[in-house]
Amino acid sequence: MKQIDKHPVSITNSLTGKKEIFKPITPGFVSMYVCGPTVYNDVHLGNVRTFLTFDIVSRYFRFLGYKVRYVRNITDVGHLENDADEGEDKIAKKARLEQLEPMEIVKYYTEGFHEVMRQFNILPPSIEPSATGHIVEQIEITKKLLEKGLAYESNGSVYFNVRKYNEENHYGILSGRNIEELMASGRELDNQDEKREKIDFALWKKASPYHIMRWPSPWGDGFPGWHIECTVMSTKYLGETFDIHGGGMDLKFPHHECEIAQATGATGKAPVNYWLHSNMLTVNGQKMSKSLGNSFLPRELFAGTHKLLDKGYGPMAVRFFMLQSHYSSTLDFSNEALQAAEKGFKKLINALGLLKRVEPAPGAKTSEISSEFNRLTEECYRNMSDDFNTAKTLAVLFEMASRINDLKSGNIKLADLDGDTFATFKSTFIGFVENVLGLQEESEQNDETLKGTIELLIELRKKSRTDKNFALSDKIRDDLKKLGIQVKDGKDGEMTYSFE
RNA sequence: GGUUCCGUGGCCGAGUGGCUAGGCUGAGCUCUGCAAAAGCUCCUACAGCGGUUCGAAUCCGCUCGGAACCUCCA
Repeated sequence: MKQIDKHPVSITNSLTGKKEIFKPITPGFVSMYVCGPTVYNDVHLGNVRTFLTFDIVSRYFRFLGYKVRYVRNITDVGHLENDADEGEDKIAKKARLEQLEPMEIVKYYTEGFHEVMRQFNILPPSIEPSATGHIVEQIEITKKLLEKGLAYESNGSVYFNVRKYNEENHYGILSGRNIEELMASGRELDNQDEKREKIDFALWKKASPYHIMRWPSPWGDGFPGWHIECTVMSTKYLGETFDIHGGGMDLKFPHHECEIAQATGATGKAPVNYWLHSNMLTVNGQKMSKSLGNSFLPRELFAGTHKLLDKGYGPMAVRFFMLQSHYSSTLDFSNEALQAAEKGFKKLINALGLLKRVEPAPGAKTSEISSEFNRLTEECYRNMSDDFNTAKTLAVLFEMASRINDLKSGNIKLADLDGDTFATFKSTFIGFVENVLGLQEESEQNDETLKGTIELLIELRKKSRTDKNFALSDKIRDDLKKLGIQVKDGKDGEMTYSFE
């Protein structure tokens, strides 16, 4: 039986609030859309957590054997300073402040974003469309919504008519709101005379004469609203209804609510079967966000230059840290927690290195120890299939790491293990650590000259130890340690080393 | 004010009715020339109060505390 059938994935669907068994629209295929960054600024660690969450989702589906089409957009126009549909476009504002072309801003921060993704070993999506590349489609869907009477033009801008939509549908289905409440509780904002109601949102905005990001449209020069880009890009590449839509919890309302309304209004179909929302990264219990000024930039973290940090942490240790909690819980970011994660990560990676050097061999057919190994293998799948529970999966991987260390120290004999059991155990452990969780050794040193030099020093150290010249052997070990190379003595006189 | 969520051992963090996750830290021991790594042992928790139940961290109610969304934010 294939893993894909053996381990049905359950997902907590934000739309229903329940854990549901995932049933793809097309068997064996997963279509997934995730809201990407607005590229007007550096991505911070909170952003990274969200993209990591969906990296895990796509990796696990692929690992199970699904073919995944993963679309994650780049927002390079239309994201306004506030949702009153007033204020400036974020990209345009940054361009004005830095006296650059908007596309220069977009390119700079898009590349920065990609670099951060690469550092954290977050795989690129299958398609990464940009909002400015889909202006035509955004105009088309706006026209369609106007034709259906679900939108209205006002002074060169077009707004979605939420009240009209709500007559046949439920605006608020995702976030658990109703429009009366929203009308009663929302804040009063100035200059909203273009909109009929304050809950209406822009599909198209008229560009003022000095606005630099502008495209011609049936309603005059302007630019698209923020929500419409995601509707256009998701449905264009994944179909009118697709499997999974993901994003940060803070996008649930209004962004995702508006997406549902636009798409449903335009096609008459619900666009998404499963909504997934990843929770926030917090600092001292408060959401990490640009506007609160408590965000950490990846480079501050790596270099340890942030004032809340004692030292720098590698991207893999941080990745491990984030995977220790479930994506649906908030995760608090602190120096102590990172330190603990770094140590745990090293322990896991150490076991990975040991396991890679153990070759499967035919052993006892059945044994108690074999069934334990089989159980651990199964648990990996069971926990990941349970709503991508990376925290539980890591717990199992640590149990497996203990067994690997037992093999190394001889507490467990390979001969007592069924050969197939061990082979499966080995490929599962490696697969889950490297492919599913995307964890790898922090710094891969590929410099052959360096490696050769270390080997030579280790040879000399072996010699000095057999000569009982411990002063010299200790010097070699201590000085290498200072350079970030740790030498470990094995029982049989064999020495191993690792980069810290 | 409205909607939703959370409160777990020294710290982080899983866990939705019985089977006392895991990581880090601390103490002791084993191994080691000394280390490191690893192994073993110890510290056993569910904010408070009440209820349902044979049985609750887990369900229900109340109280206290915290957070997110309702403005841009992943």
